[in-house]
Amino acid sequence: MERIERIAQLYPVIMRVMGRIRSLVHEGMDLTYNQYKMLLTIYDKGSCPLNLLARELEIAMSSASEMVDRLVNLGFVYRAVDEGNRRQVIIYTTGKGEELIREVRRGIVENYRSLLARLPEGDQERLVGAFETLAEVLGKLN
Amino acid sequence: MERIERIAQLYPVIMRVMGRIRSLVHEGMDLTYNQYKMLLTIYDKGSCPLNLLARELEIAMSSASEMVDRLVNLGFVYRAVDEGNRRQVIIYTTGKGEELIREVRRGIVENYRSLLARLPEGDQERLVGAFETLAEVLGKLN
DNA sequence: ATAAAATGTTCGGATGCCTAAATGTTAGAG
DNA sequence: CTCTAACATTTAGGCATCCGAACATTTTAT
Repeated sequence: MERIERIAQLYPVIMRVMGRIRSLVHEGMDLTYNQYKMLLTIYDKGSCPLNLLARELEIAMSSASEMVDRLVNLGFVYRAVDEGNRRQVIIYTTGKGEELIREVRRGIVENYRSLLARLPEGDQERLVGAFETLAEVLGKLN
Repeated sequence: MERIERIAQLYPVIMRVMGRIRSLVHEGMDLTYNQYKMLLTIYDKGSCPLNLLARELEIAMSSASEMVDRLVNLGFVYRAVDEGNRRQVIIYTTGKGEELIREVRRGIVENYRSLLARLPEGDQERLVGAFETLAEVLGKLN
């Protein structure tokens, strides 16, 4: 099997198992995976203008705006006009949102822990190594 | 950084680059990624009962049925009742569907080729290795 | 013969994603 | 200083995907 074909063959396999991991790890959380990513992005910066949010999450502005709508309705973030540039909207987490994100993050790490406990030590190491390699190599493709 | 936390940290990074690869590689194809997976599953077997399709793609029967609707409308597959078990519906590819899947598959491999050409030989090897490791290790988690 | 299980479809509701059009704001060219 | 172009966002319309619940049909088991 030629290398490229092997990659084309393995790609969907990886995606499937990675997807399964995601659903296991995020099971029972009060946020979808995408909502989690967005809330975490805002939380890590304290606040984030919408356009930057869209850029970091690699989605259209309109999509970002919709997702913010949902997070606002859930009471986890709020919008405020940037008084220094009134075109811009800045998203802030609410106290409720901050509590949630900490709780969810703890839960996710716990879920990873119990999931990976099923693997022998050596496999866990190989997994980290493979993740590091992928992050490095695929990162070069931008 | 503890190992589990490192994995929790790397996971979304990997997913992001993998997602970008998917959109690059499937760019301009006449099928969405999910439609491609479904059509390929049917094509590889020649035909496939709907319930098996849902199981292999890990989606609800109702979702599978909808996706089949769309592929039927596109003229790539058709349904037929299994005369041996009249509850069961079997999905078959049409000639048009078979032509398409071969063409798309060739296109995808070509796109992988030109994408990965940007990586030095050594990185391509490391990529394959990381993929193999992930497929093996994560496969153990079922 | 009847109840239970298996198989599919349809419906209502969400999320997520996009493009295009409409709105308001700011910066820059004259 | 004014007018236009660029910027930032929102809204509307549309599509793919997903799910659970309700319903219908067929098969299997009691």
